[in-house]
Amino acid sequence: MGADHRAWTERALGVLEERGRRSAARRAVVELLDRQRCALTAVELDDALRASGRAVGRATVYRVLEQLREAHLVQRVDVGRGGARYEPVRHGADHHHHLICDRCGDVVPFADPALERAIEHLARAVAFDVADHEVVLHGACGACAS
Amino acid sequence: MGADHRAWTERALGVLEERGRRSAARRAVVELLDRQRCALTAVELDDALRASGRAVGRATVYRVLEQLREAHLVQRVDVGRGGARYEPVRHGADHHHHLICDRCGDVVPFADPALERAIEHLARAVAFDVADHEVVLHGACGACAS
DNA sequence: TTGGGTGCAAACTCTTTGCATGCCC
DNA sequence: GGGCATGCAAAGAGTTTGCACCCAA
Repeated sequence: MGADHRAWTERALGVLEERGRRSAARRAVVELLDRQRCALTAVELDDALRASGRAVGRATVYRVLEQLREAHLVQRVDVGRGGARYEPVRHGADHHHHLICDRCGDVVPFADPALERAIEHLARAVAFDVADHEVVLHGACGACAS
Repeated sequence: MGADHRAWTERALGVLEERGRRSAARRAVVELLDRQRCALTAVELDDALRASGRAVGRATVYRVLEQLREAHLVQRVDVGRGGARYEPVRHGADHHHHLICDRCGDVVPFADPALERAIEHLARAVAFDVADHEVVLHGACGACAS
């Protein structure tokens, strides 16, 4: 786990602390989020916490996600089935977007510097204070297309 | 209403016909969709149809949307509140993406050729058969940011 | 001790499905 | 007459909220 991760966990805990106190439940959600490579649903988060013996209420999962989302430390990704997915927003090497297979539901992360440059340029040009962005490509994955 | 619109309506009705018959209800949903500038929720579609005296069941609205989505003629846009939004997918002058204000929920369409080029380039490079794409910028609109 | 967080359960919203009816072919 | 779309109503899934209890400061 690299510096990006430790930094994200600390920022996330900091945001939560600003609005209240640290707690074991919040820390568990934040640390689990940070351990993920790609987007998870709220239910998957809850199940994973339960499976690892650090169960928290589902409401707490949603409450933490909502607060981190407001702070732009977590992003919702809509994959069109099975509920919204959530993932940490990092502005480093981990920044990526998603390819979604509309047949099998598979979600594959990708990164593309040219795309990022186009978005950064665009973000400066619009009459919006852009905080983050999301790109989703839909189609058929290699296995489903053949 | 330009050629893009008539063409879209015809393609949409064609897709529905392939899987069944034309019907007044389906035609009403397709024509209403085609008249919109930007993404609507299923409930808004249903309400608009009811208000214009061409009421159809909400289930029918969802069924039409689902079939058009499978055919990539309609796209879901997740704005993070009040349910998913749907809009026609056209590959012409109307192609656009969305800026979403996370404070007031406002949805503003935008188009950017450089962004489209980056995405087209990317779509050819990945091991996916990419059918369409979606870009969402989140942030604060001019009014909310000030 | 006090305020806030927690977690259960109930409520809510959006979406999908089952089924009787009716229209189109 | 037969098959499919329709639309109502009920079910289902995901998410949010109310509230009593508990923990940390």
